[in-house]
Amino acid sequence: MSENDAVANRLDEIADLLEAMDVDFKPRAYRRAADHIRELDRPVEQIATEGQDALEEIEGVGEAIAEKIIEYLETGSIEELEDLRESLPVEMSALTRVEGIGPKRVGMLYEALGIRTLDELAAAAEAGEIQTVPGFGEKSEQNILDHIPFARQAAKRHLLYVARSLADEILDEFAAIDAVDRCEVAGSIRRWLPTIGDVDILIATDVGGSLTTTIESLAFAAETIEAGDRKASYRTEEGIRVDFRFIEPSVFGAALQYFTGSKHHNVQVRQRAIDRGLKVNEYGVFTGTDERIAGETEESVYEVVDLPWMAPEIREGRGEIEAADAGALPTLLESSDMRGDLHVHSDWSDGSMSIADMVDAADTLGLEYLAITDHATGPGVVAGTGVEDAELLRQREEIDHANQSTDVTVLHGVEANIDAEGGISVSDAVLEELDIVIASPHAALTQDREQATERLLHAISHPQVNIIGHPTGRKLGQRPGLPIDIERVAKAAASQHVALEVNSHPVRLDLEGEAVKTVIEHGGTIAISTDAHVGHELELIRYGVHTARRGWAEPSNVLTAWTVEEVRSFID
DNA sequence: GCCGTTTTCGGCCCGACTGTTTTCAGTCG
Repeated sequence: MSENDAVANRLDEIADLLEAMDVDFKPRAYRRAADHIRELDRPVEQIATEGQDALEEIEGVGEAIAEKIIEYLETGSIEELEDLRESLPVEMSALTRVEGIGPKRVGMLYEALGIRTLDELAAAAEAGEIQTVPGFGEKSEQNILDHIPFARQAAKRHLLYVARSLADEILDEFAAIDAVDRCEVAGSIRRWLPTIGDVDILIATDVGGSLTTTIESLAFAAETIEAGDRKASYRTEEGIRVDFRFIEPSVFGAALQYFTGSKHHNVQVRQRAIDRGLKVNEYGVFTGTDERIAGETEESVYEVVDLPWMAPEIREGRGEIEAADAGALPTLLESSDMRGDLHVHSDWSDGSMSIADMVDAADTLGLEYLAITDHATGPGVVAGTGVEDAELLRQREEIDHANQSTDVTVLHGVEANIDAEGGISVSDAVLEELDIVIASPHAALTQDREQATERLLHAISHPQVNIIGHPTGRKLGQRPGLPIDIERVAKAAASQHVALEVNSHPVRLDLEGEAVKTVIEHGGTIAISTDAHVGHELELIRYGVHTARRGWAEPSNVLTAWTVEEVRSFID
């Protein structure tokens, strides 16, 4: 967890505790500050070194909160938070993770029954004590019993891949229902975030909540959380929450725009509407006299605030509105622009298919070129799976053979390892013989920012290296990866004609979108590849494409969208 | 506690759903 998250979590806890004590408005201020700190693009401790004034420049942070941030950074705790914890000694974040329990009810349960932990909450519910507390009843008690198991398995985010697959299945089911006009996924899935909290589905229909009986009969809806006329929520067997909105077809665009987000983007769009005397909500765009002037399509919503429609991937409040005003929105990369894959494994290392079968799979997908880049031996590569230097030279024959029987241009490469100091695990003499060289970090992934950055800079400076593979080595939900200074890495890579990879594997998505944007701003080149270990994984490229789109990538920024001749001239 | 081209004081997003309320509070997104 970054220091920003640590600070934000403490401010959120102050907010929750104050809210439990019935304090008005302050909680909102602390939450707002926490949100903005969580989304800062640099470490809050770095800002703090510039003084308290610099902290107060952060949106939502004033004198009092700035002082608390400094107190936390200097002493590791905040006195006011400690005092609040003393007067309400509850495990706030654990308890509020229970669906239907918020800070106020935590306060009520502590006052009435002295409940401090999930275990005590469970015990009280089992003993039938909850329903004796004013404001609670039998149903609240049963609800608590039902939801404690989910609260115990920490607030878990799901991989985009898992969520999108589920969403696609649900969309298929709804496409077959007569009363459904249109059905779209919204929220963070539509923006292609690497991980998502829940699945948001919008349904255009005139029959509203009567669809809930149909939904309840579908296999994914293991549990009904709520079911109303305008919205309904369910949980799958795997614990993924799926939220539905039932929308009148005539305002579907407004709802789609509203529920796609992000929050920051929508705040900016709403502000533009206010500046023009208009109001935007999920039901449309309205004039001062409440006349609806837009909403059937997303385009119509943007049009009345003088903006072009923009792709969901860039709706993050990272300058897209300003770019639109300046006429400088990117012409984003499309999946159909992709021509090749430059990071693929075979059974020479830890892949499960022969080179010929991987080439066949690439041919079927219409790829123009494919680089076979098996693992070299080295730190972080499972013993016995990496290819030794001599073996690598022998692999050439099989590559040449594959090239004779296909339209796909097969390049001979390697995925070498970057050791902790930035050295490359394959000898220069062997690298010379290859068409293309990827160098990736596989071990020593807990270095600090300086070490990690120097390490990559050293690897980039190696004359034979063409691509840095999964530059941070992160694995979603498993490890955060190297905390590199992406600006320095991007500058060095751009000046030395080394591409930085967007690894499309759903567990990696590395580099991620924001980093891609930095690379492109510094004139760098991105290589979107799959890291496929079996033929069907070549189809995962779309996750890399959409991740790159989150970084405003155009075809000209993406090595694997170029022709093979252009690629050869880049790597020469 | 924060913030300001309506304001340095007086506001703070809001709509939907559920449950326990007999008119609304708490939670959620």
